[in-house]
Formats: sequence, structure tokens, C-alpha cells
Amino acid sequence: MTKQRLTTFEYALLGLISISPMTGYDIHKVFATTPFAHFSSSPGSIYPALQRLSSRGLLKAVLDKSTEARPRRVFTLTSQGKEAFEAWLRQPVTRDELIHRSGAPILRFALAKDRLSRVEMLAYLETYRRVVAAYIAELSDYADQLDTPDTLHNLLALNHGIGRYRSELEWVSAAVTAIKRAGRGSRKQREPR
Amino acid sequence: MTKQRLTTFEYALLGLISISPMTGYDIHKVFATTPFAHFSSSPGSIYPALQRLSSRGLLKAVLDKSTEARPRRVFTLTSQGKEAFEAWLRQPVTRDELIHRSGAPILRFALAKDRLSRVEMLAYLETYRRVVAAYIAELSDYADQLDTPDTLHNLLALNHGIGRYRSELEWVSAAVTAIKRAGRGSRKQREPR
DNA sequence: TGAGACATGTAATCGGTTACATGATTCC
DNA sequence: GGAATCATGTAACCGATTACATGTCTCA
Repeated sequence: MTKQRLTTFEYALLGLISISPMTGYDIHKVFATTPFAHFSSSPGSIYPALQRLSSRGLLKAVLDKSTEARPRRVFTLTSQGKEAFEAWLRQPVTRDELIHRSGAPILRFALAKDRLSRVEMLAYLETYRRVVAAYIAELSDYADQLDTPDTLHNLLALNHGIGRYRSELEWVSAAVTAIKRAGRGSRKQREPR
Repeated sequence: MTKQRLTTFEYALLGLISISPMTGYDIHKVFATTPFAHFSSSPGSIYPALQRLSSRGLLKAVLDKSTEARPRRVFTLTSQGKEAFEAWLRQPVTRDELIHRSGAPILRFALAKDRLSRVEMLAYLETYRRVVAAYIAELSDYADQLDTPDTLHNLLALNHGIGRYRSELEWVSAAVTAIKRAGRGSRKQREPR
């Protein structure tokens, strides 16, 4: 039960809280002051979402009355919440996600720190690379079929997409290299399994 | 009056209809079969939006009873609609648009074909370039302030953003060159004003 | 003592998604 | 004659935005 999908925004909340327990205002500060994600930092989006996640059993609020008169509500992941979050991290990247929630794959990567093993991260990046490469091919095919002489703007817009996704590929290569390098120094000799 | 802002999706509808009058189904086909934009092609988004735009006086529907029993509703821009659309095209690109509606600047460029002069297009691209460059600087500054040794993922995610926007800059340069080249052959000697 | 950051929430509104519903036309 | 495509819509739901409301703490 409670198998319903969450929004990317809600997963981002779970991810932040998974790093360390947070209040609504803490989350507001993250969204307002870091380029981490371009989510809304308004209370009208954050507090209702925290309530939703709590009522679905994914978050648990603890009242911290220590210092202040008005209590701060500190949210923590429940085991269900942790499960839902990690299931999200482990989803393969799809064409649909790439196109319709284009920030999500990188968000997942950023939030996967310490949740996924190095091997899993590399596998994730590989699926991402594959999906991006396939979409570039799709756009290129489409561009080849445009033949009216009249479409400079259309062609430029298409090239925009192709260039954007090519830069994704470059980033993936760099990320894979960086992760492998980081692993070389500190990894345990025993491979998982 | 009717000065309220529209959604990017609604402007996209105005833009398509400004190219040529269209029915809801025509629009559906554009969104379903071209990489033009990654908007929803579902009837539940398109038809209500067309109704909204009509009731705001931006679109006018003409019933085409020519061939079929069930009439096709062909939408055209009203003068108000044309005005609203072109005002949108002429808005400068802002940081907020770049971050929160990141597809919009390129969408506007793509739809500006034949609506803006070459000079206006070049000016538009220049404002875009400026905003992107400023945001890259912002991200770089932020990256410089990260110093904990612990942030490989954060750094990679940041690099992702920086790389993505650098590729935007490259695209702008290419687009400017292409537009200037296209202008050389066919432009009229008299500059506008 | 007053300004501004800290901190938490609610209410109204509205656009978009999903699912449902209907019927005509075309083509095998 | 049946499937697929053409074509147009409605209804329920729900998340996000915007604006409003309230009160505390800190520091100049």
C-alpha cells in the first residue's frame, strides 16, 4: 500500500531529509540559497508537501521544544520513506524522464551520495548515457528529415537540443572518470558480493 | 484589461496558431510527433487551454463544416492574441526564466521566426547570452566556496549545471553566426529606422 | 524599541494530469 | 465489418503558486 508515485519535488524533500533531519525552514533555506535545485522555496509549497508526506507515512515529525517558545518541527524519514526514496534512486532513467522531468536524473545522482554504492552509481550513469545517446540519435534523425529551405529557426532550435544533450554526454564521461578515480584510492579490496 | 500572464504552454499554443490557424487536434499532433517542445499532447490540457484563451479574447474559433459531420474548430489569433504573443516574444530573458522555465527562452526563439526582425533576433540572443553568462559566473562562485573534501557528488552536480550553460553559450554563438550569414545574402539595404 | 531574519502555517485559485466518453472516417 | 485513426470534448483530482496571517528572536 501507499504505492502511489510522488512528485520530483517530494522526492527532493525526502532526499534532503535523508541527508539530515530538517525543518520546513531548513528546506526553504536550501532551495533559496543553493543552486542545488530550482524548486520553489515558498512556504506554500513546502509545508503542505511535508504534511502530505507525513500523512502517507514517509516522514515523521518530532517537536523540538528545546530552545524556542514556538516549537520547530523536525522531520525524519520513516523506514517507509527511506524505502520509497531509495526505490526512486534505483529507477532506471527513461526517455520520458529525460524529456518531461529533465532535472530529475541529475537530482537523483546528486542525492544518491552515500545511498548507492560506487558500482551502482556507475551503472546509473551508464543508463543515463544510453538514454541521452538514444535521444540525440532521435533528434538527429528528425533534423535529417527537415528539408524545406525555410527552417533556419527550426534547425537552430533542434541544434540547441542536440548540443544540450551532447554536453550531457560529456558530463557523464567526466563524472564516470571522477568517480572511478575517487574509488581507486579508498576502495576496499573486496568487491561487493 | 486582460493583462494577466499566461503559462508557457498557453504562449506555445498562441505561437503555433500564429504560424497558421489550427484545430486542437492539429496541436496535439505537433506536440505528439515533433521534438519541438516537450509539452503534453493530451486533450485534457489542450482543449481547456484553447477555451481559456478564447474566453480571454486571444483566440477566435471558426467552425469548419466543409467536409465532416462533426465540425472542426479552427482557431485563429485575434489582434489581442497577436499582441499578447508578440509582447511575450519581446520580453527580455531573465535569470528567473532561465532557471524556472528553462525551455522558454529557446521556445520563444523558435516561435519568433517571421515575427521579429533579424536585428531584434540578434538583440534577443544577446540578452540571452548575457543572462546565461551571469548564471555561469554565479554557479562558479558557488563552486569556489565549496571546500569540504566530502562533496564529490555536489561538485559533479554543479559541474553539470556549468557545462549545460556553457553549451548554451556555444549555441548562441552559432545561432548568431547563422543568422548573420543568412542575412548577408537577402537583406534589404535599408536598415529598419 | 524597532527592523529584519527566523519560523510556521492557511486559503483561494488555477493549470495540468488522468481517465472517461463519444462519434466519424478511413482502410484493410 | 472491424480496427485504427481522426477529432472533440468533460470530470475528478491534485499539486503548486500567491497572498495572507501570525508570532519569535536577535541585534543594532
